[in-house]
Amino acid sequence: MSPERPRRRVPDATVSRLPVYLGILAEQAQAGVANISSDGLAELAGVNAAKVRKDLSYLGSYGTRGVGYEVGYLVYQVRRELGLTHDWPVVIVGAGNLGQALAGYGGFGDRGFPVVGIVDVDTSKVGSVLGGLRVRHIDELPQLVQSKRINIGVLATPPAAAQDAADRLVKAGVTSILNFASVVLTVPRAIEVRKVDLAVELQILSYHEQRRAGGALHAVGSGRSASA
Amino acid sequence: MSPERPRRRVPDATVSRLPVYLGILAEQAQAGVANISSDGLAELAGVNAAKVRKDLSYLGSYGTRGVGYEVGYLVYQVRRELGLTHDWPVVIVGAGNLGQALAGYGGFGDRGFPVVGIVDVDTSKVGSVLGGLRVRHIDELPQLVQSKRINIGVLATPPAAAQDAADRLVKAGVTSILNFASVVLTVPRAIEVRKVDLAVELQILSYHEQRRAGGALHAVGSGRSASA
DNA sequence: TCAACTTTGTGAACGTGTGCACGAGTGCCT
DNA sequence: AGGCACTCGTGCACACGTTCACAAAGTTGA
Repeated sequence: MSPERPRRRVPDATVSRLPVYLGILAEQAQAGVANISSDGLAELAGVNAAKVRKDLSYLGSYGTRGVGYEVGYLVYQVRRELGLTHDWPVVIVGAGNLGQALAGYGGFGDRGFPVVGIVDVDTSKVGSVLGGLRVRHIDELPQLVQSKRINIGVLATPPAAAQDAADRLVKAGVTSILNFASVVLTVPRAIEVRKVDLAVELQILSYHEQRRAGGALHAVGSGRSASA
Repeated sequence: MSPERPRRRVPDATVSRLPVYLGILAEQAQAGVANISSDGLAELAGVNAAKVRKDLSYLGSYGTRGVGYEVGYLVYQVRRELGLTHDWPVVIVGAGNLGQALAGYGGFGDRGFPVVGIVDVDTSKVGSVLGGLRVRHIDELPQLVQSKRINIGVLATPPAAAQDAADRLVKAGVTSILNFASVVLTVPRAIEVRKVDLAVELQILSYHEQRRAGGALHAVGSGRSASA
């Protein structure tokens, strides 16, 4: 196809760190810092310097030996790699507690992910206004997704409704889903799903607390509970 | 020390999956399912069956060959391993947009993490009531943490205030932090921090969308922007 | 110009996580 | 009782991620 194929495959672990680097770099640029070394960036990001260099090397050789990385240029390159050179409109599915909070949050639009639609199955919620947007019925999803060229959907429904909502998002043409429901979604392989689950995070913290608290204590019970 | 040391070290990757298994198992128990195979659980969790078996084997040999796992008993064991045999009270720091939403969410208490306090630096917010709780001043944090035996803190402040809030949490005696601010926290090594960052998640999705959209396109620019 | 110093980019070693494949128990049916 | 079907627990090989260590490449100062 193309005369050259400079498309390195960026490892998942690296992709998940790039946004962190980007945030720090943008802040440094704001503060007027012109250059930054892998050591400096590593310190601010709380990771190993070699890891920073290897991560950035997947984007290309944008550093200068003896000097470091030019902040402004690196910001540009990371943004380009992450596809942040233009906005990605998103639609929120579910206008309950969480959906309302997300719609009113504002942090989406600022970061290049403007919320251009909110839908819900509940007709009693349709028509109300959240964050300057009128809630529409979920049946309008396909036309909304098409007319606004939406690729990313945010799932903020109760667990029981999540799979159906995901199916509707996929059918409407969305290819990436940010899932806030505590449910494992089943979607076509081509669809990218990321899950944000507060309960899971808290339970992981609980594990560490429990471990800290003595671990083997009172863990004597070894007989089964019920059944034969 | 102890006569025996049955404390297997559970890998991080496994710990992060246990809550998922737990949710599914609890649901199955609710539905009256008595036994489940690693295959069945794997299907519902969207992972490999061997992985399920290996994960569960870290807790002990709780399965029965030829049969599978007894759901109720496994629920008990996973809960015990995760330290969910008792509640873990949490305090929310930051009564802004996000803090309010979290306080009103309710999903915390249901899952064994009752919100027993909300604090903020802003004196104008102190005294207002969120989710049945009166917002207190952040200076009351130490006494709140001590009197309520709080180990887990939820950080819901603006980015600029997050590090200070984290310092206060640590000084007050909290040992685990769930961080919603888009900031890399610096804390003592013994403190467990988990970060939930919507912007990061969206940017990761953006990466995949961009990659899908053709990748190498218009990526011709190879000259630096500013500076010499 | 040259030497000393700084910092990148990356090969190689190490550690962690995943998935296959199979031995070893267990229950069921005849 | 014995054989068959099923499923767990785990050793092993492979893939992925992290860190070290160092040559290469650049800068600075005399």
